[in-house]
Amino acid sequence: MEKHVLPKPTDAELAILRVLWDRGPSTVREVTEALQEERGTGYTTALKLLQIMTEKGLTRRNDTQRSHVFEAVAPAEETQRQLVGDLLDRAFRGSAQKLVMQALSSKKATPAELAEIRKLLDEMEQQT
Amino acid sequence: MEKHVLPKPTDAELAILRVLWDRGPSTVREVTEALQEERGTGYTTALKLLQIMTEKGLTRRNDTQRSHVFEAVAPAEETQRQLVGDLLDRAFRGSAQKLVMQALSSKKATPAELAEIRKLLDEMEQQT
DNA sequence: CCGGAACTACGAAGATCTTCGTTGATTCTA
DNA sequence: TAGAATCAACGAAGATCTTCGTAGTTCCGG
Repeated sequence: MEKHVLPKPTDAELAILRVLWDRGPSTVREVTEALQEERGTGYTTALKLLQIMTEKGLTRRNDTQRSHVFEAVAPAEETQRQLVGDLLDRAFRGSAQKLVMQALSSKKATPAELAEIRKLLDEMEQQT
Repeated sequence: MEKHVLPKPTDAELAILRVLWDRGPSTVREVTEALQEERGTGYTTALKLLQIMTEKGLTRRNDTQRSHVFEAVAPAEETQRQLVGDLLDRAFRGSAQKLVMQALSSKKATPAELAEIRKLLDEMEQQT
């Protein structure tokens, strides 16, 4: 019952994961259509990527149907945490504060979102 | 007097930028030594990367000395903002809130840092 | 002045990433 | 049932990234 560390998804792989996170288990055709406008991804490209991702353990395949159905192995939150942690190390020397600062200044959050963040801060400060 | 958009630095390039941000303008040898332990980077590798980065506009070269001196063109904050914004789009569908959440849960910040973030939140909420 | 040390420039190898064409099999349809 | 549509598999091309070996230049010590 091991939990392997999944490799960091590449750009194109992440685009596919976004679709799978949004749509849930999907066929190659469904993924292709979702990425059609956003990236102009062709069918065989999506298929190849999904095959590679399944080899890497990023996705899982159900081939009981003629059109195989793929799904993301890790939930969005887990991969997101991995990617943020990676960026934290590579660009911020581990300072979560600086990263949060740049994130908030890079894109304005709504007042409701700011309130959410504030709530999280409260919780974290209480857990001393 | 144009301000070009700089390309997103690759992994190895970002490692070099970290050194330049920390040390300020540095020679190839200095960069190599700084990256020696962290990545085992060899001299010609660092040189080649700095040459490429200068072509791309990521770094600037002063060759008045025999040992050329390189420096980062963009300050750390600017590149950091670019990278965070990029990750925001690619992994979080633009939700700064979710990114901040994962960042804070991925690495615990100190109480002082949390206070800093809180202060930033105050400022942002006032700017309505 | 000579030989070695330190430096830049260059090219190319090897790895990874992304895309797409082709092939062959299965399913649908007229 | 024959032909068309749909699908998975595979290989390979082209791009980018990272590394390093080699060559040529400049500088310095003896």
